Amino acid sequence: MTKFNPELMRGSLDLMVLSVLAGGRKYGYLLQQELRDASRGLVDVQAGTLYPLLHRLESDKLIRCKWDDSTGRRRKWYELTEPGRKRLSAQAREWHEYAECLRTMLAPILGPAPRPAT
Amino acid sequence: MTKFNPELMRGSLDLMVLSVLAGGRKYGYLLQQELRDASRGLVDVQAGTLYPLLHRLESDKLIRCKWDDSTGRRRKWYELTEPGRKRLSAQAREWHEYAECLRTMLAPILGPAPRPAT
DNA sequence: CAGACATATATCGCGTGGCTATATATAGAC
DNA sequence: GTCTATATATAGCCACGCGATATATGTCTG
Repeated sequence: MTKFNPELMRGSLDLMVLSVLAGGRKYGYLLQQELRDASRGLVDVQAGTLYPLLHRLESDKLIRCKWDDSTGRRRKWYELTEPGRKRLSAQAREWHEYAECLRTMLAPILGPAPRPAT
Repeated sequence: MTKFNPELMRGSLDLMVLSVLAGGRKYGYLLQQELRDASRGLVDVQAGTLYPLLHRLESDKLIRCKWDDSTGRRRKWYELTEPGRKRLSAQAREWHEYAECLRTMLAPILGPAPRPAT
């Protein structure tokens, strides 16, 4: 996990994984790369973080998986379940609300919001 | 901690505390209330979370404290140190960058950004 | 062919930090 | 006198990201 303090990610890493999976079925290693690309290299989730996270999401029935050994490369493909889709949208909304809340509180430090057309 | 998933706060709760302290010296109980008010009730940090957090910030020299028993009410007043001020601004910038990053990644889920004038 | 490297998944133990529960003590209200 | 709000503190629990480590295979290079 480069760039950002790992504690910052707690609680939103699963959200990021779900959001990448919303783009279609992926296997872990690919997901790791797409996560890195989608964040322009800022979020580089380690294998020791990602795989246990996927196992958690699976045991929570938010994603499901299927092995595919047919290509020689042993890969475990994950996809969102319906509950997973619901969780993604709920968690995204929660995060957004939290971010807006914090943004407001930090406004004096970050400087007046760059929001409107000014 | 109401409303939000506690894991969401990890890594930004200390940031919120520092930002409230940027508004002047406070004691713990007051800080708790101001944090609740500043977040319109969304962030209600519990005593068992707040006091250990203040102790951590103090041992990291980001805040300093002074007891004041003169009013009958035994109160421990905290204020930002210079390193604390620097940490606040650095951490605020880091959080902002992270939030922008996540916002971008979640854009397809949250719906096209309500940012520009359209 | 041998060795190196990227691909691909898995698990263990560690540290951090928010939570609940609990404890203590005083001021003010009734 | 009792109850509530004020005010601080600590112990133990649990979740989870991390680094380290293990394993196995495809691919490239000399």
